[in-house]
Order: sequence, then C-alpha cells, then structure tokens
Amino acid sequence: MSKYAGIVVNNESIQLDKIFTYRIPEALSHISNPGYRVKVPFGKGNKIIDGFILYVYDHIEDKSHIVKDIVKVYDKEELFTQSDIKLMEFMRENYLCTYLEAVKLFIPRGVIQGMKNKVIDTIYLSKELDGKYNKTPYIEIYNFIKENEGVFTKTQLAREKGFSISSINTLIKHGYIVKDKKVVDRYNDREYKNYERKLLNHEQKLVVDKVLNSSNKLFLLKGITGSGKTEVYMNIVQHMMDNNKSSIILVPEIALTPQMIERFKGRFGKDVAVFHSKLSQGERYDEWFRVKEGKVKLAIGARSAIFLPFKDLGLIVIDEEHETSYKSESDPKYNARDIAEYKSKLTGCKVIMGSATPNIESYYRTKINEIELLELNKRADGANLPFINTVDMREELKNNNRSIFSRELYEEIKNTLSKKEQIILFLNRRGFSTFVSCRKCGYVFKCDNCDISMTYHAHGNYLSCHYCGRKIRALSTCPKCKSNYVKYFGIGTEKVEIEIKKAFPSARVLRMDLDTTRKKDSYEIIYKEFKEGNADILIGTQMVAKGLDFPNVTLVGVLAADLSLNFPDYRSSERTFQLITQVAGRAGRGKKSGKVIVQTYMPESYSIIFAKNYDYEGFYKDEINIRKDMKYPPFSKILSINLSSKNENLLIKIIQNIGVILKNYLKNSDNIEILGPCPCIIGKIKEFYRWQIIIKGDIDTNLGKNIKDMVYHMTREVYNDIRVSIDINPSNLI
DNA sequence: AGCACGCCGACT
DNA sequence: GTCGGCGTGCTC
Repeated sequence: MSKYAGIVVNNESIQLDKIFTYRIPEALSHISNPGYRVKVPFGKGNKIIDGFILYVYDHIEDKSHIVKDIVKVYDKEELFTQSDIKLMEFMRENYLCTYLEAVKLFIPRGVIQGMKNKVIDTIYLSKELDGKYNKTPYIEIYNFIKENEGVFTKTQLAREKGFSISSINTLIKHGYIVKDKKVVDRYNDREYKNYERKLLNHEQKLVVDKVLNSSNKLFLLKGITGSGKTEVYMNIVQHMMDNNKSSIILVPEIALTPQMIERFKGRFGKDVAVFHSKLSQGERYDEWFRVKEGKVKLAIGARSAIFLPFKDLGLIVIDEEHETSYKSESDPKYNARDIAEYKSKLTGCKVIMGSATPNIESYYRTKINEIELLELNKRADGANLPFINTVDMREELKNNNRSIFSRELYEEIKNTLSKKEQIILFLNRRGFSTFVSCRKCGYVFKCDNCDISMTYHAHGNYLSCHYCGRKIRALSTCPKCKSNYVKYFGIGTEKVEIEIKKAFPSARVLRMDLDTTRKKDSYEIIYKEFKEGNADILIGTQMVAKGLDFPNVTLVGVLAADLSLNFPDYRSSERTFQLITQVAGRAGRGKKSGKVIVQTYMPESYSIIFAKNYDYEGFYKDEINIRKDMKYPPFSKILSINLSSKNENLLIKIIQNIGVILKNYLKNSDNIEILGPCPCIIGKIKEFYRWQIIIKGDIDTNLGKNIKDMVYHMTREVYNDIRVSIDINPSNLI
C-alpha cells in the first residue's frame, strides 16, 4: 500500500500556505518520515515545483481532491525532524507566519539552491623521482609535498611557498605529482589562544549544580556584570559534552561573537560551529552540515543558530537575554527566547537565560515560578562594581559649560589618561550632528524619502538618513532662504571623537559604531586594538555596551543617558536602565577599581536612579507596577498591524476601514484595547507612508489568526500597493 | 504567485 | 470565425 505525504510547496504566496496531499509512489517507498525535500507536479499545468514533506499518512480520508504522485526526492536523509515540525506549527500559530517561512528557518538557503561542498585541487605524490628529474629544484618540491600531501593547491605552492610554477607543471606533466580533489571547510578556522579553564567560585558552583540537578528546565541566571556567567555556561557545556549532549550558545547579533568565539574556541577547540548573519551562504552551508552530521557538539551564534539541526540537544544558553535582537524583525517575527523554551518542551533540553539586567517579562516569570531564578551577586575576581555618579547637565549649562563634557567627566578623563588607564565613552547615536537646520528660516534638512531629519557626517562631509541610507552632500547655504546660517545641532559619536581630540590631543582614540564597523572584520580589529592597549579612549554606540571585557578600563562616561529615555515606547525606562547598567559594567573588570559618570538632563528619573544604585529589584518593582496599571506586557500581549504604502490616501482609506471592522469585531471583548489607526512614530520610510493599529490585551492564538485573516482579506485587492506587517509582541512600536 | 479558463471586442 | 485582452478562481 502506498503512503501519502502532506506537503508544503515552495511558493511564498499566502494563498498557498496550506498542506497539499501527494501520493508516495512505490519507487520512493523508502520515505516513511517527514522532513524530505521533494519535487511535485503542481497546478493545472502540472509544473514541477519543490515541496517539503511535513506529514506522512498511511491513508487519506478526504477523497475530494485528485491526488498526484511525488516525482522525486532530493536528499538521502531528512532535512528536519518531527520535533522541528512541531516547532514550525508553533511558529505559524504564534507568529502568524506561513509554513514555508517557518520551514526555511531550519534549512540554509544553500541547500535549497543545490549548493555543493567546496572542492579544491590539491597536490599529492604519484611516483618516485627518477632520471633527469631527480635533481634540484624538483627534489625540493617533491620533498615538500611529501610532508604536506594534499594540503596545498598549485597556486599556493607557487605564490605562498615560492616554488617555480613551471617546475611544478613539469612534475605534473611527467606524472610525478598529481592534482586531486579535496573537500574544504569554507569557514576559515583561525588559531585561537587556549582559554584556560578557571576554577569556579562558590556562587558559580552552586549555580552549575542547580542547573544540572534541578528538575526544572528553564533558568534565568541573573548575574551582575563581570560575575562570570560565561564560565558557568562553559562548565555546563563541558558537562553536556561529557554526557554526549550538544549545546547551543546564543549571543546577541554579531556584536558579541568575536570575543565569545575566542573564548569558546579557545576552550573547546575547533569543534565549535559558528553561525551568524555575516557568514557567507557557503560558510553557513558548511557549518550547518557539520552540525547535522554530528561533527560538532557545540554551536555559538546569533538568533538563527537556535534552528541548527542538533540531534541530542542538552542545553541552550541565551546570553544577554534582555537584548532585543533575539526578536526577528522580518517574517517569521519569532523570538529566539520563545523558540528555546518550546524546544525545551519538545526535547527536554535545559535553557539558561543570562543577564545582569533581565527582561522585565522574564523576571516576572521567575516570580510566578515559571522560570527558576539563579543569581550571581559577586564579581568573579572579587572586584567591586564601579561607582556610578550622575551629573545634571542643566547645572553645567547654568555654570556656563556648553561643552559636551561635564566638568567632572573632563577631570576624570584627564586623570585616567595620566594613570595610563583606558576609557570608554558611550553615546547611543552615530554621526556628527543629528539635526541640521537653518537658523534664519527654520528649514530642517529632512530626508526626501523618510520622515526623518538627516544626520551630518563630518567624515566625508555628507548628510545621511539613518533609515533609508540616502546620502546628500552637506550644504553651507540653506536651500530655502539661501542664507549662510546653517547650523548643526545634536551630537553623535563622530562629534565626540573630534571634541576629544581637541580637548586631549595626545590621547589615542578609537571609534566603534556602525560607520566604523561596516567591513567584515573591522569590529574585531577595533576590539583587539583596544584590548591590546593601542588606544586610550574607545568612543562608541551601544556596541560598546555589550559584554566586552577590557581589564584596563577604569572610566566609563555615558554622555547622554536621556536619549533612550525620551524614546516613545513603553520599554524606554527598561532600556535606559539596562544600557546604563551594562555600559557601567565595562569599567573596573580588572584589578583596578572603576568609575562611571552618567550625564543626564533628568537625574531624577527612576530608571537612572535605580541604575546608579545597581538596584535591579527596586527598578523591577516600580516598572512592574506601571506595566500592570497600563496593561502592558507581561500583563497583556501586543499585536501591531503596520501598513505602508507610497500612496498615502489609499493607505489611510484602507487602514481606517480595517480599524472600523476590527473595532466592531472586538467590541465585546472587554480585555482588549485598540489604539489607532494612526500614523507610525516615523511616518514615512523609503518613500513609504506608514500607519499602524495597536491591539493590546488578552490576545490568544485564535484571535491573532482571525485578525490576520481579516487584515489580509481586506488588503487583498490592493496587495500590490500596500505592504502589511503583523507582529505579536514587537520589540518596539515605531 | 502563476497559470488556465472564459467571456468579450477587433480584425482577417 | 479566431486572436488576444485581462478578470476570476484554483492549485493536492
């Protein structure tokens, strides 16, 4: 008897987001599990397209369709497992994505595109030298290859090892040496310094024991900056390895990986897979297969590494779990934290979420016993947390200090430089000036494509829009009134760099922001330069706040703590608290004690006061009450419906219709609130006008699905003109 | 999405 | 009588 397969076809269209049933013909009867990629005839023309088997049935009940045969199977074995399919279903329900979008997270694009292993021609020996070839330079070449059989290609031997290409060719021509194919790993494995195993302190040991012995699966490790969370992770990873179990370490985006890779490869050797968005397609392909074939037991990577095909997963670590980069901004808009948790439910693996400043929602869940709380309250090396002082910038103005540095920060920089210690200056904004306008007529340089004022970049002398990337040359005359009173307001990291060079001409300065880290390895280079002491001051955006470990940094300056506080979002206090705490944690990690100076116009704000006192618990208590009063997460879910279009009138008309229908649909649900329709905070990006509807309250998966169907139904006729984006619990409401 | 079917007007 | 315009609806 033939079996049948439930298949998702490889077509992005939302109308095709369903399971199609095909017969598995006798010739392919070895398919008894889902997970295969196949070719199937589809549509009236029976066009052959790709599909993925999600289900296998012994018989079918529904006889209302003609059932066609699968025509081909691609791979020898399954690309994903039964539990992966459960996870896909979970994502489709919870993030309102399609089956196909979910499937594609589990398979690197290279596999779908039919990529092959990278093969190079390396040189091997074939027969002994004899006759007139048994002399220099042939003997040298021959002996070198004898020591390095199959290691080098012809070009490498010539270019890197300095052998004559024509002599090599002669040896090949007469059959003494031969070229042969060798599969190489595309991921360029560098050598890593051995990262010595450290003895755990009492607190750390306790945490490790609890994780290994508790019957709970989910843990929140709340450990102050520098308390040695990484060492705890490594210890548990080692334990997993000893028990033949695999581990995934997630870190926020690329920012943390070079340091983390250094530590993990230094400890566990080369058998660590690395997976993040900056890898090339080929590198991803190779790393994915290394995991799939069981060649590695540990992977470290950004968000997407959660989907790596480990067979015997024992542990998932989510480092800096409060980071928003764990939430994907593109479809499927998943959160790696939720995925890890669901994976744990499916496979029984342990999940450790670590942070010095846990996400409010996660911490709340420890209070209601959904997650076990573990704490590290001491710095691993016994050092003290740096002293944080806030400076009220309004007072500086009153005292006639118009510089971007307060008097106290200026003095401390001078002091620290004279002691030959290092400094980090943090400002969460790149560029030189964030706002350029004419003082005569009030004209503001705004992006033509976006509803955003343009940022001036002194390096290159241009204005750029940080949303669409548009660049224009900086003008010294106002395009409206032709006056010369064009003035630059607002500071960015570039300006800080120039001001520092003015104030401290002999200081060696590095800047780390998006503009200086665009090239592939530039982040790593800046990190190394600073770590090795080749600079005194590191100026940067939030990149410098994330987990970096520089023992010689004793002063951290936060130039404008209010930036994130004035952000129109219910998480802005939480973000501010987290940023200050995290960046402060960069100071005093070595033997010397550290100091932090926070410049602000709102020193009385609760997030700044609690951050200054390292009082997470206090901050949490205030914040959770606000969330409760305002019915924000964790006391509700937020569903944001974002429509964007180049046609503003059409957009407004459609979203208002949607608004009316949704209000009507939800009028009997007391626990649900609708905000909008209204223009988004950034009303236009890349020529697209943007409007949104925010729904807040008890939104279950069913309701979410219905709302999605409604919105898609109502935008169906204008599908080409209006883009729709639906997000559950978005990381921001911009 | 993409493709076939279908119903209508213009043209050999 | 037929060629092709795009509106409609379905795809196991």
